[in-house]
Amino acid sequence: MLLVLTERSRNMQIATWNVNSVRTRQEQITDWLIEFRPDVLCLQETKVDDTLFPHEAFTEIGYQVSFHGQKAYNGVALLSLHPIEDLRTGFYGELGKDNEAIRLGEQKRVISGLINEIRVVNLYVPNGSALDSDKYHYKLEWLECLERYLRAAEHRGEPLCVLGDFNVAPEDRDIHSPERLSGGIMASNAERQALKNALGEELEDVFRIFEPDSNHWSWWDYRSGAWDRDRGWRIDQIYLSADLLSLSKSCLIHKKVRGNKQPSDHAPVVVDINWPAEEMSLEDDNDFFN
DNA sequence: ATGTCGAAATCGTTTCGA
Repeated sequence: MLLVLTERSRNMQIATWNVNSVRTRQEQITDWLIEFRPDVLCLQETKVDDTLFPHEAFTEIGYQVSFHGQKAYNGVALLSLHPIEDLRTGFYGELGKDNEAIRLGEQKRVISGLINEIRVVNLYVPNGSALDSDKYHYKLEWLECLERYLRAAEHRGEPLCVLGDFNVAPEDRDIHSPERLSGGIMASNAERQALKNALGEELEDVFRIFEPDSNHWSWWDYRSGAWDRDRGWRIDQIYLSADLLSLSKSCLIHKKVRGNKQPSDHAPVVVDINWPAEEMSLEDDNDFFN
C-alpha cells in the first residue's frame, strides 16, 4: 500500500486545563482531545514524576508530549499535534543561573515550547493558601520572577501565548461574590498588581476581547457545593501578544467538562487563532491504483 | 469559610495542599 503525506490547513487552537492529576483524569483528557482535537493542550497539576508520566495515552492519538513534573504536587505538560521545539522548563529556561530562578523553579510549574512558530508558555501559578501564609509571600515572589521571565521571553520577538492556572481572578467580574471575596486570597490587590506587572504592556487576556460580562467561570471549588450553586472563579486565562490577539477568532470555556463524573475542579479554556496550522496525516493514495 | 478532592505515608486512616 502506498501512503502519501497530506496537509490539512486550518486555524490554530490552543487550550489550557488544570486536570488535578493526569493519571486520574487520563481518560477524560483523551476523550476531550478526540472530540475537539486542539492543536495544543497545556496541562497543569499533573501530580506525577516524569518517570511515571502516561505519555503513551497521548502519543497513541497523535499528540507529541513534553512534561516537567514531580511527585504528588504541581507538574505541567505540553501536548501538541505539531513538533515542540526549543523546550524550556522552569524559570531557569529563560533566566539561567539566577539564584531566584533556581530557588523558585524547584516546584515544577513552568514549561514552554516553540510550536508552529508560536512561543507557548504554560504556567501553574502558586495558590498562596491564605493572605497570612508563607505560601502567599512565595506566590508574590514567584510572580515577580515571572515578570523577569516574560520580559526575557519577549526579547526574542516570537508571537507569545502565555496561559495556564494563574490562581488570580484579575478583576471583580471574575469572581462569583465580589462583595465577599474581593481582597481575599486569589483576589487581593497585591496579587492582581503582581500579575499585571508580570504580564507587562503587551500581553492581553483574550477571553475579555470577546466577553465583557461576569458569570463566566473556569474553576469551581469541590467544597461547599460550588458547582451546583455555580459559585465559580475565572482563574484560568490565556494571554496573547498583539500579533496573535489581532488574529484571534474566539476564546471559550468548556464548562460542560466540569459536570463529568469525577471531574477536575477546573474546565478547559480554548483560544482559536487564525494562524496557519498544518496537520500531517497519512492517507491511502487511491489515484495510484486507478 | 470550607460541606471535597488526590496523593502519599503514618499504610486502610490520617495528613497535606488546593
